[in-house]
Amino acid sequence: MATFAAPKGIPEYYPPTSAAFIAVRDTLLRACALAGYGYIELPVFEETALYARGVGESTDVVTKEMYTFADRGDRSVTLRPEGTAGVVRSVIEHGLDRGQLPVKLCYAGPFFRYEQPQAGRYRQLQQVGIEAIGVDDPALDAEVIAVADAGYRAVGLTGYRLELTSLGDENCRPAYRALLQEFLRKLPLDDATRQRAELNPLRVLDDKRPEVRALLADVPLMVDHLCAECREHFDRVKGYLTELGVKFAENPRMVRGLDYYTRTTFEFVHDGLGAQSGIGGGGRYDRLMAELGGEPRSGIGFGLGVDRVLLSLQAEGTSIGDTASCDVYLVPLGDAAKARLVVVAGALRSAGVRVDLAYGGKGLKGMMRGADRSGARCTVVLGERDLADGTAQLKDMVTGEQRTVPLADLVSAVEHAVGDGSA
RNA sequence: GUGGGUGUAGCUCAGUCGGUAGAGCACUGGGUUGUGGUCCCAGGUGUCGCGGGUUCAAUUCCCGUCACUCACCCCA
Repeated sequence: MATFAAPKGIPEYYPPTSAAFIAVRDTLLRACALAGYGYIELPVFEETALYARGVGESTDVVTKEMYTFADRGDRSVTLRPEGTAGVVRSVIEHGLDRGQLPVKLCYAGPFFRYEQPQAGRYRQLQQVGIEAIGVDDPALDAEVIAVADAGYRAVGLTGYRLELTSLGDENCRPAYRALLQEFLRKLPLDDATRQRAELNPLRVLDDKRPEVRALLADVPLMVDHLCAECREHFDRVKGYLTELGVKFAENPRMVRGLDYYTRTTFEFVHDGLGAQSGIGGGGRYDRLMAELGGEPRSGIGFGLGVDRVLLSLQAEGTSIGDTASCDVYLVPLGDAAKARLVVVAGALRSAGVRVDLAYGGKGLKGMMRGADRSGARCTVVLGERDLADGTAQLKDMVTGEQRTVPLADLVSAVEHAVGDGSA
C-alpha cells in the first residue's frame, strides 16, 4: 500500500507544538493590532503578472522561485511568494486609499517559494506582516520597525538584532547604481558575479565570499550618496528609533531580494538559527502603488517569519503557548456517571471552560493518567457512590488536593477552580 | 540547479567484522478491584528506504535510485 507524504519542504504543526505556532502568530498579530493595523485576508494565489511586476522581473523570487501554473481557464496564476504585492493590489482595487491616510493593514498566513529546503527555509512559509500606505513620514517608518520589535519581545525573543539602511530613491539611486557598476567593472570578478553586477549591482554587495568581500573593501555605498531628501528622511528615522529605545545597527551593505524597496530598509537577524538567520524584514516601497496602477502613494511594511521565530525561540530555550488541551478533565466511573458528565461537559463549555472527558473503557488509573497528560488544571471524578450522594470529587492536579462538591454546584465550582488556579 | 551527510519500531537511535535485529521514549494492562505525576512488572509492531549485483546466505559489501537533511544561491 503506497503511502502519502506532505509535499517537499512544507512544515506541519500539530499538537503539542502547534500551540507555540498559534501563540507566536497571534502574539505578532496582536502587536500589529495595538498600533492600529486592521486585518486583511487575501487570496493565496494571484495573477502571475502582479508578482512579476510588483516584486521585480529580475529577482530570484520571480525568476526561479514561484509556484506558477495555469488554471482551468488557462490563466497564469501564482501562489503568493510574499504579501505586499497582494495588499497593494487590494488597496488599489477596493480604493482603500480614498479614506484617511495612511491605510494600515496587517495579515498572516502561508506564502510559497519553490526553493531547495533547508534549516529554516521552507517552500510553504508562514508570515505575519503589516503595510502602511499613503504617508511618507519618517515617524511611520519608525513605527513599523517598532511594531516588529515589540512583537518579537512579546513572544519572548531576546537574542535578535536589527539592521538598518537606506536604499535611496529614484532621484539618487540611479546615479549611485551607475557609480557602483563603474566600480564593479574594474574588479576581477567571476562571470556569474559580473553578470549580476550588470543586472542588479546592489546584490553584489551582499556576497559572502571572503575574496569578493576583500575586493569590495572600498566600494562606494548608497548611504554615502543619498540625496538631501533621502538623507534627512533616514536621519529622522534613526532619530525616532533612538527615542523609541529601539536598538539598531546600520548595515550599508544590506540587500533585499525584492526590487520594490526604496529608502528605509531593515532586517531582523537572529544568530541562533544557522544559515537562514533573517527572522523578519521590510522597508519602504514608495513606487509600488504607482507601479501597480494605483495612485502614486508611498508605502512601508514588514514581513515576519513565524517559522523562524519558532526556531529562534527554540534556540533560546524559551517556550510559548499553552500546550494543555483542556482546563478540566472529567473522569466517569460507570455509565450513569458518564451520562451525567457528558451533560456537565456541555455546560462547562458553554461557560467558556475547556473540557475533555475520558472516553473508552479505561480503568480509573488510566483515566487519571489521561487527566494528567491533558495538562488540565483540575479533574472531576464521578462514580456510583458520588452519584448516590449527589456529589462529585474535584481534584486540583497541581496540589493533589481533592474535595467533595455537590453536583448541583459542580459547574460553578469548576469555573471558580479554573479561574483562580486552586480547587 | 550544485555539493556533503543520513535512511533500522509511532519518535530518538544502537547493532549485525555477511547468518533475516535491539534499547530508550511513547502507548496499553497490572502492582494499587475509586485516583495522575515517581517506581516495579508485563505486552506489540519492523517488507532494516527502494531496485539490482556479489554470495550458500545481504539489513550489513558494491552499484544505481528515491527520500530526508545540512550547506551554496536566495530569503521569512
